[in-house]
Amino acid sequence: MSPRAGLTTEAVVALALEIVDESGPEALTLAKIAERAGVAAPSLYKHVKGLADLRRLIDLRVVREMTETLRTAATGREGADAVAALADAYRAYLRRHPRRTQALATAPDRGDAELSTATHAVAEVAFAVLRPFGFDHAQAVHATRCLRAAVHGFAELEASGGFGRPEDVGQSFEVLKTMLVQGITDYARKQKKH
Amino acid sequence: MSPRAGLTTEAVVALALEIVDESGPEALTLAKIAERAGVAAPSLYKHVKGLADLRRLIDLRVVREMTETLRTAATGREGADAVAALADAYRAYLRRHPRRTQALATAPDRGDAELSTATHAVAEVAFAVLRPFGFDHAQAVHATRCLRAAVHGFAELEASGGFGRPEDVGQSFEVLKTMLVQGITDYARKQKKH
DNA sequence: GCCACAAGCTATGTCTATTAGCTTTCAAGC
DNA sequence: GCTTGAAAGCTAATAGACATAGCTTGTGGC
Repeated sequence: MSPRAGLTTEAVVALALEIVDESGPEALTLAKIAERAGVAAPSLYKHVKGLADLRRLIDLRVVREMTETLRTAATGREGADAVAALADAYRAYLRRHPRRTQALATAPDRGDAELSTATHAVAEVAFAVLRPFGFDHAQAVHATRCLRAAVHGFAELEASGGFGRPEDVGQSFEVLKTMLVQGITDYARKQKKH
Repeated sequence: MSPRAGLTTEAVVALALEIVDESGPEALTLAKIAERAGVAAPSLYKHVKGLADLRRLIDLRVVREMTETLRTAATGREGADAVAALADAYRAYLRRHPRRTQALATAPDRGDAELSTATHAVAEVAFAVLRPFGFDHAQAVHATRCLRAAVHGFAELEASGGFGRPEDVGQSFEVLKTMLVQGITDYARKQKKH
């Protein structure tokens, strides 16, 4: 299939992600990847356009993994149950991979259709989960944003060690979930009155 | 006072912050700062230990500015009103300086007492604002975390352009604030029953 | 068995941070 | 007013990063 060492774009991304998981995105360097791959640094350019391109591929992969995770968590559940499951899955993913937070917070460049579609997809899962609440379109957008913002913010602060105090973080997250479910329910109820 | 060009640590940080605001934290380089300061790159080491130290000083300054902003917003208000004002101020700061998000999400190194104190201070403002709700200590911690997570998450996603859809972001934030105020109120009420 | 191309390589250029050591300027003390 | 000392600048040099150019080699298809 390919001459010499069987390196592929996928393999390069996988190695890069290893480094990110171990030491954070700022520690990612082509030299380190090359070393792990057992290859000279310029050889990587056969599989990846450059460091910027590689970072983009990492983001793409993380976003898609997150979408898949959320989709899995949401299937077979509905309403408040589904919202809670979504929140738990999002947090769990970022607890498992604390250094991937940035990949989920950086917006795609305009013109990057592939990454745009991927990020859209994660919002789409939340959107679908909120459908049974009976929002109209604009309200569903607002509610999705709130849900995503709160859960992402929590997971990010937790992942970056931002919660210094000794109080149980899991309990804090339970409170957040309750607030969200209640808030979304109330928002839906308020809507139906008019 | 000082020989030659009046450069100080403060001035270096200010120039660095300019670059961060214009082009983002990843674009920050000592070479660029030196150019703007009209100085050779190694001269910066007379005012700053190195790039890592400079980044830390930037974080410190941003965190302190945010604390001050929040404190100002909260003074003279109470309860739900104060919570909303805090949220608005947080979001407004990050709208004004969208590329400073990272400075507010990175946890200080253990052993960095100065930065730890500073980050603690921003949580402290939220903590104070929640006092009138009558939480016990642990609950106040949970509520503070929720408030901070939701508002920070929203502001970050907005700042990084994560809200792709055309629906009004301000309106989404109003929904979030309502959810938070209501959620915090409910959480306080539930507590008092026992 | 040959050939084309993909996937490696080495060499090189440019940019970065950082250290070492020199020079200059200001200002304080006599 | 001169000296002197330290702070703040400089140049030179090292090491490591990304990136490009062009060469070499192995492998799969015919």
